[in-house]
Amino acid sequence: MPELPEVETVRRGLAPTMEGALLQRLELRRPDLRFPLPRDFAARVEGRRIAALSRRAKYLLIDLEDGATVIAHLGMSGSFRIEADAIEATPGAFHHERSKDEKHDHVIFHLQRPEGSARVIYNDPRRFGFMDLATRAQLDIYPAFRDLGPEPVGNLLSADYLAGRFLGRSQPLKSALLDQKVIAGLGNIYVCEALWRSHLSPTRKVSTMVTKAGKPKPELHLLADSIREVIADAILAGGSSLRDHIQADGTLGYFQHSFRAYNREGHACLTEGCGGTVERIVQSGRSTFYCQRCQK
DNA sequence: CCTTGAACCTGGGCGC
DNA sequence: TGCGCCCAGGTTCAAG
Repeated sequence: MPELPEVETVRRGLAPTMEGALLQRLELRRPDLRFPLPRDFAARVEGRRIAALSRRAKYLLIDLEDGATVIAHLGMSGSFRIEADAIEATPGAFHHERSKDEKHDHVIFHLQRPEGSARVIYNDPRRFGFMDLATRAQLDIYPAFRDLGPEPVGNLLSADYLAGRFLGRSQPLKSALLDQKVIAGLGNIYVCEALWRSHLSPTRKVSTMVTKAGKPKPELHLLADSIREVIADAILAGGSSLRDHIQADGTLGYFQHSFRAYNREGHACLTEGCGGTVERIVQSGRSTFYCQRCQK
């Protein structure tokens, strides 16, 4: 569950358990995810205390007190769950129901806290996720972070910034917004939703959002606002839970109930007075959902 | 430079 | 019940 709001929700769900905990043992149940796990991974983190959990774009960062940081990306199907001692004693169906999936439990953080022990388990059926390890100094020049654009919430994402990125480019809006170098953290769902909210077509060329003088047109201001708002709304809702994906704290995000375009092919457009129908097209191999009537 | 398409994986849903 | 096909929240790399 991997766009920015989902990763932020994971971070918030894991923080109370992980922050301040002693990382007693790191159990690696396979040598690789998408990439080989770091060399001596377990030896380099075991016995350290976790200082803080943070996030950059879709990356979860686990900062250890000795200055090392575990970098985790959830890919398409990665998730974390927490098991505390109390849960272990819970009998019955709950465990059986979950056991089917246990073959995809790839990395287990065994934690020690004042109130007892807990496990944080990384599960990822498709294994598009990965984990890496970096020191504080390496983090600043970490390849995956170096070229990332600004976070979609905050002051750095502005219409003026986007105008600079869009000027003279012929890309469609959809692919520009999916580009992590333009904005870091958006994915297929929230790009569709932001475009629907701002009544902009995913196929529109980005250069048409900018005046000849290089200034943002009014609709580009609208787009920047829509992006900030949809991400903020989704974080407040605890992200989107597709296919019964549960969050780390066991609860479900509910932003999927707020989808206005994503996954709504054939349904009526929800723009006031529009009367159009949401359709699905494919852009560079990925589904785009939008209303041709009101998104121009 | 640009864009598209395939690749990396597994599982769920659907039609036959 | 099973098989084959399509689809899935991401990223990267090759080819045109």
